[in-house]
Amino acid sequence: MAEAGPKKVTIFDVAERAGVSIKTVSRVVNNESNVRDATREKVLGAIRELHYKPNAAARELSGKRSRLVGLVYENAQEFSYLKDVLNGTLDACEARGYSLLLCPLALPNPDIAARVREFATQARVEGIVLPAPLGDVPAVTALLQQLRIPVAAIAPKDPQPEEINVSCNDGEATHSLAEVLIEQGHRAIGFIKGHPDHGASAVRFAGYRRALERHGIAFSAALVRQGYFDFDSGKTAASELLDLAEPPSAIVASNDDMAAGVLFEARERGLSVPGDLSVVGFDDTQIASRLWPPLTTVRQPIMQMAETAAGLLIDKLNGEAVQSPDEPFECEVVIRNSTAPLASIT
Amino acid sequence: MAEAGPKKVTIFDVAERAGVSIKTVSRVVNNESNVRDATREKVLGAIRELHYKPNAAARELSGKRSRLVGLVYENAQEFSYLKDVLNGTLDACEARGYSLLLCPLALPNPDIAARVREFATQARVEGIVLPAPLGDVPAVTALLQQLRIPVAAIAPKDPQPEEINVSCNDGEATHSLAEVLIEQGHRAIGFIKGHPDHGASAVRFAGYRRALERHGIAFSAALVRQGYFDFDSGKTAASELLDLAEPPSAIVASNDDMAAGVLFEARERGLSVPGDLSVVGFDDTQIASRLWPPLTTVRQPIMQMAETAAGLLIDKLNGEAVQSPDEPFECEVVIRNSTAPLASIT
DNA sequence: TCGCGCATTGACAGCGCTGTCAGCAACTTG
DNA sequence: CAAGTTGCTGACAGCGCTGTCAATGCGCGA
Repeated sequence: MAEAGPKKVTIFDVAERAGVSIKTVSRVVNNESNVRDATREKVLGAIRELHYKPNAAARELSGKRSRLVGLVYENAQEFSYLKDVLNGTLDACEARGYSLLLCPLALPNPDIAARVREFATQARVEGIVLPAPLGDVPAVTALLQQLRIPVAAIAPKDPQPEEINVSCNDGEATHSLAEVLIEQGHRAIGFIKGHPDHGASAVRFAGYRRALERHGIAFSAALVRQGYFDFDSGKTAASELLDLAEPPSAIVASNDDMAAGVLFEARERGLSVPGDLSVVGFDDTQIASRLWPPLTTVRQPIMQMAETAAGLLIDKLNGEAVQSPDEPFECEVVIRNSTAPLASIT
Repeated sequence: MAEAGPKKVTIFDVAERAGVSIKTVSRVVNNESNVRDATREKVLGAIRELHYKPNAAARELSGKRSRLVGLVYENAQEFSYLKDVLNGTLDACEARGYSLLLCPLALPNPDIAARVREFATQARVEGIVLPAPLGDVPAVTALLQQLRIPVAAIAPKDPQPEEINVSCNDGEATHSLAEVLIEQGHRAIGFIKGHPDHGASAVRFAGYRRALERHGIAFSAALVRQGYFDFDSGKTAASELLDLAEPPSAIVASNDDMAAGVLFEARERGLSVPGDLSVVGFDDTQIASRLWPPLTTVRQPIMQMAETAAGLLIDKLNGEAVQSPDEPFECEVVIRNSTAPLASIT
C-alpha cells in the first residue's frame, strides 16, 4: 500500500479544486470561448497544480476525435527522404498535440487499397500525410476521398484542389543545375529520368529541357535514359550513356542515388569524375557529400515541406479554414566537386 | 441522408446478431476462456458478417490497456539503422494488434528524462523499445523502471536482467573482420572506436584486440583513435592515423559512416583503396555498397533483432512469461573490394 | 421597472467497452 | 441424495470525457 503510485488526476479533481463544474474545465482545456477570464485562470491554475493531463481515450470515446494522424509511406523509398518527412511530420504533430501513426506500404502490392483502408479505419486516424509518390496513386487517393479522410500531399504531380498540397520548385532547380553544366561548357549532357510514377520525374525532366532550349542546345533523346530513382537503375543508365558513340561529357541524374550509380559506373570504367565526366544529383541526401567526389546537387526543404503539410492538415482537422501555400518551397543548388568545366574547351 | 456512411458497428450489434450478451462477445474478441465452442463460432460469425472492429478508445478507457508501444530513439543516429529498427518494430506491433508511437530524442539534451516521462505518461504507451545506445542511458532506463514501464533494449551494453534484451555477436564479428585483414598480411591495423556511449563500441574494440592477440600481433595504442560513429569523426581519425610516421596499412572503422570518412580522407590524399590502404566498416548500411570501392563490412540482423525485441515486449505486456533470447543474433561478414592483401608482402 | 438577449455555467446522458459478480445448469463427491 | 464444484453466461456499473440543453445572472432598451 505504501506504493500507491501518483493517483490519476481526472477532470473531476480539477473541477473540485477550481470550484467549478467539470464542463467548465473541459471548456478551458479545449480552449472554447465563453469562459470568463477569471474562471479560466482559476482552472488553469488547478490544472497546473495537479499536473492534470486529459485522458486521450476518454476524449476520443466521447468526442469522436482521435488526435491521430497517419503517415502512409512507401517503404522502399529512399530513406533519407523519409527521415525528413518523418521528422517534419512529427514536429507538426507534437506542436499541436497530435500523435502520429505509421503505415508502411510495399508498393508493388496489388492490395494497397485494402491495407490503407484497414489503416484508416482501424487506426482511426483523422487525416493522412501522403509523401510523394503516394499523392499520385489513384488507388490511395480515391479511397481516402471516399472515406472522407482529409489528406495532405507532399509534392504530388496532380494536386487535388480540395486537399492540402505542398511542393517545391524542383523544375526550376533542375533548370539551374543543368545551367551550371552548360555554363561550364558542357553541351552533350545526359539525363537520367526518375521513376515514372513520381510527379517530380516529369517536372525535373522538363526543367532540364528548358535549360537546353534556353541556351540553344539541341535536345537529343539519345542522351536520355529512364531510371527509377535507385542506385542500380542509375548505374545501368550511365553504362548505356557511356557506351554511346558520342557519350555525354556530363550527366544529370534525377536524384542522388542514381547519381551515385553513375559515379560507381564511371569508376568501374576508370573514368575520372569530374575530369572525364561531370555528374550532378538531386536531393542532397547524406550520401551526396560522402561520395568521392562529393556531388553537386539540389537541396530540397523536405522537412519544412512535411511540417507545413502536416501542420495545415491538423489545422484543417481542427476546423480552421486553411489553404495550401501559394508559393512552392525553394530548392537550393549545392555546388560540390563532381562538376568541372569541360576540359576540351577550345 | 442518402450519404449515410457505413453505420458504426458496436459490440451490441454483434451481440444481438449472435443472440448472446455483449459480455460474451467481449470474451470472444479477447480470446478469453470459458466460452463454449458453439457460442464462440456463432459470435465469430456475427463479427465477420458485420465487419465488427472493436473501438480502441472504448477498450482503452474501460480496460486500461492502450495497445500502444513506444519507440524512443536518438534522432541523430545513423538513419539506416533506425530504418531497420522501425520496420522490425512495426512488424511486431502489427502482428499483435498494437500501434507504435515515436519519440525522437535530441540526445545532447539535458532534459531527456522530462521528455521521456512526458512521452511515457502522456502517450500512455504500455511498453517501450529502446534501441542502442538508449538502453545504456541511465536517465532513461532508471526513469522507465521507476515508472514501471516494461522495456525492450536492443543491443545494450549492460542488459538489465529483468527487462528484455536482444543483442548480436558483434564482438566476434569484429574479430572476424580483423582476421580478414590479418590473413591478407596486414600487421599495422588501425582502429577507430565508436561512440563511447554505445555499448557496441567497447565490444567491437575488444573483438579487434582479441584478433590481434590471437595472431600474435602486438597491440599499439598509437593505432587507435576515438570516433563517434559519424562521417566527420572517421575522417579526422583517418587523417591522424595516416599522418603517423608509420601509418597503418589497414583501418578498421567501427561503423560504415566512419569508414566512409576514412575513404574520403584517403582519396583527398590521393591514396588508393585498397591498393595503399585497406578499409573495413561495420553495419552494411546502404552507403557501404555505393562507395567506391564498396566496403568490406559486417551485416547485423537489426530488423530481426528489433522484431524479436518488440515481439517479446508485447508478449510480456500480455502477461506471457517471456525471456530474452539465450543466444545473440549472428552477424555476417560481407567481403567487398575495400580490402586487399598487403602489397609489400615479401 | 419589466422583459429580452447574451454571456457564462452546470447537470446529465451517453460514447463502446471491460471488470465484477451473480446466476444457472451440469457434474462430482462422500 | 445433499453439498459442493465447475463451466458458461449475462446484468450492470463504471472508465473520463464531451455534447446537449437548461439555468442563471447581467446589461440594456422600452
